[in-house]
Amino acid sequence: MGRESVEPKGVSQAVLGRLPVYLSYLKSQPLHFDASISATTIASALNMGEVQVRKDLAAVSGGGKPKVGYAASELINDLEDFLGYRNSEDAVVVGAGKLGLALLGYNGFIEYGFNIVAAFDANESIVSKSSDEKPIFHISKFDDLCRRMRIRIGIITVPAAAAQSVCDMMINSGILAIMNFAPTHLRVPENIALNNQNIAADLAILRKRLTEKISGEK
Amino acid sequence: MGRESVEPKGVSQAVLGRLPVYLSYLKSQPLHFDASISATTIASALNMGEVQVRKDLAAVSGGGKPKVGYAASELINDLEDFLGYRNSEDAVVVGAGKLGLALLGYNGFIEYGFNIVAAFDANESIVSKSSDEKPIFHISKFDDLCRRMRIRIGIITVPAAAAQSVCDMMINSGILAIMNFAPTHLRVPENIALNNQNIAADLAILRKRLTEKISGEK
DNA sequence: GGTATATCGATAAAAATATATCGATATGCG
DNA sequence: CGCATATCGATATATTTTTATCGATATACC
Repeated sequence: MGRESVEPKGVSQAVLGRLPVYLSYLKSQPLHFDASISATTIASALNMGEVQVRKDLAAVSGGGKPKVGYAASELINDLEDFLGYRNSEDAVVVGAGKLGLALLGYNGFIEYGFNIVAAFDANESIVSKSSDEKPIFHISKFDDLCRRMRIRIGIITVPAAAAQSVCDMMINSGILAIMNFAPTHLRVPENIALNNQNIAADLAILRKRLTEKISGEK
Repeated sequence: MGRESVEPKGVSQAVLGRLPVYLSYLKSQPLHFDASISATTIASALNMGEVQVRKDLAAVSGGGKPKVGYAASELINDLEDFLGYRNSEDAVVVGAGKLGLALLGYNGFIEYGFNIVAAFDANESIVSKSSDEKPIFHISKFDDLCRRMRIRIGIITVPAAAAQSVCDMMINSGILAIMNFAPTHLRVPENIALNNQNIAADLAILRKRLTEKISGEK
C-alpha cells in the first residue's frame, strides 16, 4: 500500500489562526535574547487556556522545558518559519482606489514575507501615478506581468460589481490564492485558495458581540 | 426560581461569521420579490453542507416551507435585522493614514448600518484636510466628540507602536467596541469587545493554505 | 384527488475542538 | 543534597461543531 499522504499533517484552521496571535504577542514583549516564556504566561496575557497554548505551540516548535517554559527567540523563529514570514513572495493588487493604494503603499507586509509589486486599475487616468515608488498599471498589462513574475497571490479591491470578473481574470493569469475585499461572494474553482475580507461585516459582528455583552452583564 | 438569563440564546461565533456570507450571497442573486430559495441551493453555491445552512438560518429566520424553501426577501430581512444592518450607528477612526482615510471615505458602510463620522490624528498637518466631506480632527478633540455623540465603536489605524495608547484612550472616552488594524496585541478589559484585523497575517495564512493545497494535490 | 418528490425540521451520530487531569522533570531554596 | 514547585507533555474527558438520518409536509403532476 502506498501511503495516502506525505504531508506532515497540517495544523487545523483554528490553530493556524491563533499562531499569528502568539507571534504578535511574543514580538510585542520586551524579551532579551535568551529569555524564556511559559505557556502559562502567554495564556493569561491572551485570555486563553494554557493547555491550548501548549498544544498549539507543540505543533510548530521544538518543545519547552519544565519550570522555565519556552526559549522565546526560538519560539519566534519557529513561528515565523512555519508561517512563512521568512520567504518573500510577490503579490499584486487589482483596484487602485483608496484601499488598494493603501495596501500598495503599506510597507509592513515585508515582515510577513510579502512584497506587493504593483497595482492595476481599469481607469486610465490613475495609471502610472506611482505611489511610494510602486507602479500602477492599466489592467491590460495584468496577464503579462503576472505570468512573467509567476505571481501566485492576488488582492481584489474593486467594487463588488467588478469583483467576479477580476477574480476570473486572476485565475486565468495563473493566480492561485485570492484575498477579496469586495463585499460579494466569489465563485472560484476548488483548487484556488480564497480569503474574504469583509470589513463592514466584521464591524457588524463586533457590534453584535458588543450588544450581547451589554445585555449579558445585566 | 428566576430564570438565569433572558437573552434569546445568542448564536455561536462560528454561526455569526457565516450569516453575512449567506446575506451577501442572497443579495448577489437576481431574485424577484416573492422568490423562494432552498437551503440546498444556497449550500451548493457556497460549498457548504445543506444541514448546516438550515440550522444557521433557523437561528435567525422564521422557517421555510418544504419543497419550496425560504422566502428570499424575508430571509434577507431577517438576516439584516439580526445583524443590525438596519440600525445606523456612528463610529470613529483614529489614525488618518492611507488606511484610515480609505475607511473614512468608503461609503459602503451605510448598507451595514455604520456611519463613520470622523477621523482623528496626532499629526497637526493633516488635520482638517477634509476628505469626502468628512472631518479629520486633531486627537485632542477625541474625547469631547466621542462623549457628546455617545460613540461606542472605534477603529484603530495607527502604527503598532501607538496602538495600545490609542486603545486606552478610546476606552477612556467611553468606547465599548474596538476594531484594531495595527499588527499588535492589545490588552483590553473584558467588558470591551475587540476585533483584530491583521491583514498581513491573513495573507500569510492564505499562502499557507495555498502551499498545503499544492502539496496535497500531488 | 391521489401519488411522487423536493425540502424542511428534528434527532442522532460523528468529528473536531477545547478543557481537565496527572505523572515527569528541571530549577530554586533550604 | 533533598524537597517544594512551576511547568511541560501526554492522556482522558467534556464540549462544541459539523454531518448524517429520517419522518413530516407542501407542491406538482397525472
